[in-house]
Amino acid sequence: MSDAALWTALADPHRRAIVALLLERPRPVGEIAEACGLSQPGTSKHLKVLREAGLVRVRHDAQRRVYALDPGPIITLDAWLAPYRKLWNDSLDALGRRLDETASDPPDTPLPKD
Amino acid sequence: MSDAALWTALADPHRRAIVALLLERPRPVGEIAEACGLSQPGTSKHLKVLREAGLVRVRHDAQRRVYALDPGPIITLDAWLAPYRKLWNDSLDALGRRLDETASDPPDTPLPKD
DNA sequence: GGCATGTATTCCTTGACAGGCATATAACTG
DNA sequence: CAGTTATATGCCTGTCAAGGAATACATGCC
Repeated sequence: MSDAALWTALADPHRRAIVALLLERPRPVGEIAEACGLSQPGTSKHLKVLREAGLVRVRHDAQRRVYALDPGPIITLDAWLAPYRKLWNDSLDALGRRLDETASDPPDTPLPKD
Repeated sequence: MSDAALWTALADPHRRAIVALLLERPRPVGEIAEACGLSQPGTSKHLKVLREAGLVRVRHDAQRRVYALDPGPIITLDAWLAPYRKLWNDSLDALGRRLDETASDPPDTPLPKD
């Protein structure tokens, strides 16, 4: 349920952009709208979806509504991801754990296919 | 390939169910269809989306197509999530971190039991 | 009170899927 | 070869969500 709402909320690129914006700092609606190139009503609608998914929360500041990230759902996503993280750890092992970061001196590189 | 395809693919609950199934072990289409209560054509279409998002890969076994998870996109998701993970770590700190766990990732902290 | 600012909500239209069905393709069996 | 199993694809339809425009709501200021 809330899990589904979370995925649905993050499925939209504009909403991911909003979330990324709010990662830097809380912002009022107008600022988000301009930064994302969205209309004000459109921004409000996206924010509503994010709010109902629990991803953001609002602080009333006079007429302004300042939105900020709520870290809660991030934990949910992280938990969902955990089993798969284990998967790619195994996978790295199986391939010789020589991905494109930090590794630079394997004696012989067996050239994984594809 | 795109980030968007990945999120779109995971936005569907049936596809998340398929991914969860494939986490246990690779499976042929028919088995996935039955396990998820989906029709065979529907399952094939979902698998196509997952394939194009890079989340699964196919192994041809006679007439069977055995699908397996591809760990690549998981890394992408994990990278996307990383900044937010930092956010909720900060959040826990701010609260006095007397919650459950705030494990960072030294060489051996393999996610106790999720 | 009236007006300006900032945000939310409603209505409408359009486009993107998901699901069901029939059918096409591929590979094994005899 | 024909028949059978396993999967993919094409078409159709209903549903749902995103975007735009106009408007309602809320708050501060004079």
